[in-house]
Amino acid sequence: MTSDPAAPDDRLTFWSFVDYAVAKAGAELPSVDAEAMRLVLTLHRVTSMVVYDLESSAHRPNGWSWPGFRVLFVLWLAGEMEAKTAAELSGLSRASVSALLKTLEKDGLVARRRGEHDGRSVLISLTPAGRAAITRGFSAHNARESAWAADLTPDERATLVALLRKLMDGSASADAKRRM
Amino acid sequence: MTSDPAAPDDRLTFWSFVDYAVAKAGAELPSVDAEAMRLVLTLHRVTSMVVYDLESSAHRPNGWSWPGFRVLFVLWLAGEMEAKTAAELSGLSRASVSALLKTLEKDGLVARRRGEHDGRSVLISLTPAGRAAITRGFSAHNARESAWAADLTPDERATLVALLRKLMDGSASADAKRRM
DNA sequence: ACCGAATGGTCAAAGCATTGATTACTTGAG
DNA sequence: CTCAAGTAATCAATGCTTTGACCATTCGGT
Repeated sequence: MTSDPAAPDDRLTFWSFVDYAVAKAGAELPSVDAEAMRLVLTLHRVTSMVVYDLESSAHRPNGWSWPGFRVLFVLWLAGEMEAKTAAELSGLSRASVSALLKTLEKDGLVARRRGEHDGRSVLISLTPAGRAAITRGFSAHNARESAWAADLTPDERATLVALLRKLMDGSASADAKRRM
Repeated sequence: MTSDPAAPDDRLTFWSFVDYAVAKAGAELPSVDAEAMRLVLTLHRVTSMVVYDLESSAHRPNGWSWPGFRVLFVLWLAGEMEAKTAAELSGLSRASVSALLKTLEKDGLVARRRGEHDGRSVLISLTPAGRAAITRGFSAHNARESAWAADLTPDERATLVALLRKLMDGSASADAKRRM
């Protein structure tokens, strides 16, 4: 009506909303860091699209969740480890891993055993069935990853990865709240 | 044991695992698209760190969830809309929005009313309390966003956003499974 | 050697995600 | 006009995530 940066129009979509929001928020609150907002909004939207696609095209059809896949994935690549380590590597909380292991163990994909050196710890590892499952599952997963990555040139992929790493190596990352 | 690209070493962390995983998966399965794997792994890890930080430093202390914030956010910027539109703009499923609205309405932040033109639809909008809440909450949110973005130069930020947009405009995105 | 502090894992409560079914209401073809 | 098909919202069931509490075990300073 008065001074909308752009009328809502009914034309807004998941993506065009980013531009609209950056302009409108700047108009509502002059102190907004608009470019930071655009960056985080875009980052989050792209990632949730990729994750949703991978989860629904590669994981759910096989009866797994993305977090379950992550646990199997780290066990597949790094071998037997403490539950604590699996949580750290997969980016989940210890409680989530503990809950997840109940399902994975019930399905016969993962084996738990008591740690020998440290009586508190639980060592987890893939069963043969788990190894077969992750091998098949990862192929489907990687095929979709490949399709996403193919839309960028090799240089662009390298640049994107470098910028993302810079983001996580920065000071904000150092101050950030982390799991645990 | 035999030909590990790098021994697990106990030195693996959330981040160093990316390099390790790319090398190891390539050794296990020759057909792997390693660069695609690195891209998706990095993208997901950065995003989950940012989201976790924003959620735990800006939202949870105020008693909200990140998804609740997203709904208030789109209502704040685009005004009253159908629940269906709020789902589309916030990137949630209609069922999730419906569930979320129960909480937001109970807390007096959002008002529901029946659509006039379409008797099936529900129109949702911010209450004055909701407007006050999102204004305060967004400031805290944007302050953290700003801290993250400050680790990149303006050029780097522009490049990063451009590459992310290219990713979502690509053909993989077009083929991707989407919500609804 | 001991006892307090720290650590690893699990559980409980609460919240949000998903898919699939159900209930309204609207639309459009015949 | 009518009835089938489509659409909006909600509900139900299930699963994952979070925090915070708790237990068992280990570590470390005195």
